[in-house]
Amino acid sequence: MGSMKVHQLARGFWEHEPFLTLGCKRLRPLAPKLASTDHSATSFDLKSFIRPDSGPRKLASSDEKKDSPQGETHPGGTRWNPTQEQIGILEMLYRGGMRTPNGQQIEDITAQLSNYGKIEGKNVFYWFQNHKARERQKQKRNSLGLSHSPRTPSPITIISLDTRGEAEREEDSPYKRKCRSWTFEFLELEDSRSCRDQKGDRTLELFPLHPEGR
Amino acid sequence: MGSMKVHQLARGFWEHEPFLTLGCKRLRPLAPKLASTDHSATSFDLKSFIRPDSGPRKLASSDEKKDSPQGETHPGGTRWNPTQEQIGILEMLYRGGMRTPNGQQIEDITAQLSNYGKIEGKNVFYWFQNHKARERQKQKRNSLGLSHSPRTPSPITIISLDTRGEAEREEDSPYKRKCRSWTFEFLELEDSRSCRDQKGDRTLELFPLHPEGR
DNA sequence: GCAAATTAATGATTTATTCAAG
DNA sequence: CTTGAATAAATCATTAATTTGC
Repeated sequence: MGSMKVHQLARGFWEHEPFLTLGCKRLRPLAPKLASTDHSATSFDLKSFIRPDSGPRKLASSDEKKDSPQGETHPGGTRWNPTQEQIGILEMLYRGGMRTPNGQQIEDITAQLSNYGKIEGKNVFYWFQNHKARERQKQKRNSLGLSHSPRTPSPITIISLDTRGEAEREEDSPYKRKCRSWTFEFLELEDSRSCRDQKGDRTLELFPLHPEGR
Repeated sequence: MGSMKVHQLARGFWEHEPFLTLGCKRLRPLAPKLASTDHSATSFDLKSFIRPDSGPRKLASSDEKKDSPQGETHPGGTRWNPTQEQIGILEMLYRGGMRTPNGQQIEDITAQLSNYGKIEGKNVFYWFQNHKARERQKQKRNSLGLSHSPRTPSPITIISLDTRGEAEREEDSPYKRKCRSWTFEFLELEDSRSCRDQKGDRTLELFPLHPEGR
C-alpha cells in the first residue's frame, strides 16, 4: 500500500545548469540527510545543537528586534507555537462548523488570536487544513479499528453564529468551490536555520495509477 | 453595529466561556498569555467570524481599466487567461528548470508578465503547480503505455529573467523544503466592515496591491 | 532531579486529485 | 478537451512530551 519510491539517479538527464549559479552560498555540503525511514541504529543525531539563545548569530546586523526578550510566544520564531487560548478558540470554531475559512474569516480569526500570542494568517489556514485532515483520518481509523458502527455520524454541535440564514453548512462536503483570495507575501525570509537547501535526491513515485483516468 | 447573537449550544465544554460581543472594541491590554497550564476563561469577542460570506464573488471590478494589449483578458474577472507571451515566458522558465518558485521569484515573474496582460501571483503559482503535475503525469503515461521516445529536453536557453543571476536550479526533485512566506490578501471586504481598527502592527502584511491588480 | 536521546504531535510544504470555465 | 483554480492526501521537518541513563 502506498507509494514506493525509486531513487533514480539519472543525474545526467536533467543535469543542465539552467541559470548561472553564482553567489548561491546556500549550497552547503550538508550531510546526506538520510530518509526518515532509516532503521539503522546510528545514534548520530545532529539536530541537538540548536541552542535556543546565544546561538551562532548571523553576521548580519541584529535587526531582528521582533522577538521580545520574554519570548513567551515562540522563542525561536521558527514556527508557530499556539497557545492554549488560541487552540481553544480554533477548536471551538472548528466544532462550530468552520472548516475552510476564507480570506476575510482568516483575517478576523488572526486578528483575534493575535491577542493571545503571535500568529499569522497562514497559521490559521494551516491549522484548519491539518486539523480537518487529521480529524478525518482519526475518525476513519476509529471506524475501522473499532466496531463497525457507521451510525452516529457525529455529535454535531451546530452553533449557529447568526449567519443571517445563509446556512453555510460547511459540513464534510469535499471539494467545495471557495474563492479564497490570497497572494504571496514576498518576504523571502532567508534565515539560516530554515530553508535548508537539502540536496534533493530524485525519487520517483510509482503510485497506483488509474485504469483509464479522466 | 450588528448585534451578533451567539447561539452557543455547544456540548457543555464551552458552556462557561464568557463571550463578549464587544463589537468595535478591540483594545485589549495585551493578554498576558500565561503559561500553558493556565486555563482561565478567555474572553473572546467573536466580532464577525462567520461573516456571511459575501455572496457575490465579484470583487468590485469597477475599474475595468485593464485594456489588454492583446485582447486576451478576463473581463469579468473569472479566471486568468494567459496570453501567448506569458505562456511562452513561463514555459521558458519551466524548461530552464524552475519548478516551484518562491515568493520573490513569483513576484518578479508576475511583474514581468504583467506587461503582457493582467496576472496575479497566484496565477504564476498555480501555473507552475499544474504544469509540473501535468508534465509528470503525461510522462508517466507515456512511459507506461509504451516505450515512448523520451522527449529530449532540448537546449535549455538560459532565460535569466532579470533575476539578477538567481541560480536556483530547481530540478525535478519532489518534496523540497522551500520557505515560501505568504499571506492572504484580505481584500474581500464589502460593506459592513465597520470597525476595522487595523492595528497595522500585526503580522499580516497587507502590502499594497500591485499597480496592475484590481 | 536533570539533561540527552527517543518518541509523539503537529506545523508547514509539496503532490495528487477534482471541479469547473472557456 | 484543455487548463486554471482549489482542496485533499502525503510527507517533510520542527517542537513538545516522554523516556532513559547518570
